[in-house]
Amino acid sequence: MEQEKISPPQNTHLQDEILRSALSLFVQKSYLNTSLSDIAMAAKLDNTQEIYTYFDSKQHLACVLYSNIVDSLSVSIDDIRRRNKKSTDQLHSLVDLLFKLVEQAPDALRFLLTVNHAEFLRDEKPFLKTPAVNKMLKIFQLGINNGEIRSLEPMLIYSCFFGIIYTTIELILNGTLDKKSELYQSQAWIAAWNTIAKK
Amino acid sequence: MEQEKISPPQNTHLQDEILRSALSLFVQKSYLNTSLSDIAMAAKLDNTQEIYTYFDSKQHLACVLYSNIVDSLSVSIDDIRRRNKKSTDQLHSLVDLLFKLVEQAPDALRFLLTVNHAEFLRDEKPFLKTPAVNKMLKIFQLGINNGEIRSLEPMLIYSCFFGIIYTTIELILNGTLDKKSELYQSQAWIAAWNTIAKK
DNA sequence: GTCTATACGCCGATAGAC
DNA sequence: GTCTATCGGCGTATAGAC
Repeated sequence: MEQEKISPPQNTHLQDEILRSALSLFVQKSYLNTSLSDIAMAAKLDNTQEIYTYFDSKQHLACVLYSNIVDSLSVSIDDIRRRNKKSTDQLHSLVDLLFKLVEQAPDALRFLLTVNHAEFLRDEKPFLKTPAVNKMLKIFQLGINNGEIRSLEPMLIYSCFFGIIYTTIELILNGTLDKKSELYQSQAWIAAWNTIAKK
Repeated sequence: MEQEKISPPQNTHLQDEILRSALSLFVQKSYLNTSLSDIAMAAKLDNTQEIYTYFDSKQHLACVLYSNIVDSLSVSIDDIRRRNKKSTDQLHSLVDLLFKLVEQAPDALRFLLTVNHAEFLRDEKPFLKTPAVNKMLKIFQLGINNGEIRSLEPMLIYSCFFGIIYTTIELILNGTLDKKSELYQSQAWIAAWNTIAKK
């Protein structure tokens, strides 16, 4: 890990290209059905060996993918919490972000929502134990303390609120909800917020 | 398929044992990390070959598992719709059934909720296209027609209602919600129903 | 350093011996 | 019918050519 910081800058563009290609294939065909050859081909590499320049193994590649997505979400949540004081506003911004990702990073969302931890992320924290979710729970706690949100177990608040949001997003991503996503966003937000709002 | 009906009764007990063992391993270690040897060992068979007596392949085994679970759910929903007239009562019974399965068939629920279709169920209908879900949507349609449920796109009703129910059940199954499941059932039901109830 | 060739182990699936 | 032997494919890792 120290190594990464002092080593000369590798071709990060190529590394990103590998990550992008792998992500696309993983959500399309699953981790199991994606070989390193598939990834090499999609990233326009001549051989699979080049992947080992950046990653120890296929599993390691998938872990990096997962970490990157979760970390970037976590950073965005930091930003949201900094810019909004009220719990309601923070949640509204978060829902806004997630629905933006439906357009801008659908594969990342698909990966996050359908990943099977037991399969290749055994050493990674499950999503619910990551800083990202931890911060979401803090938003709920803030709302409970301020009297904006009903006083229930934060994890139950989470399952009600994000149960609606995630499921709606999944249905949009797989084409089951096929109208404009803004339409579903506003309805999902209202439903999710009403579920946890005080009074 | 005709074949199955006229062929002499095979050792269905053994077949069930294989299915049970496979289900347990699939949800524990994932489909990828479960070998036929693992399944044979868990089912107390002497060799992997015996599995081929009942299933064409590992993938076929997983498909049968999936179909059985979805079909049995579908039959239960038929029963629920027959025994209850009002949409509210049907949904309440359905939630009751799902929470009973948390205790009685946790692995089946885990499998259903975390299965990655692209991985080994490519030829199977996605859950949302199965008769089981189709009947759930009919329950919503009935409620809308009767004025019990808000007049929204049934699929959006579905994502709000079952988004809460499924997510809560998932959190119970993985131990994140660790109190008595009846407690969560009543709260999830109230939240889910309020989300879709008219007025 | 970059790429080709190849050996190894694991697993799913098949074939054939008894 | 039961079980052992084995094949082929794939992911991993290594060795070596340029």
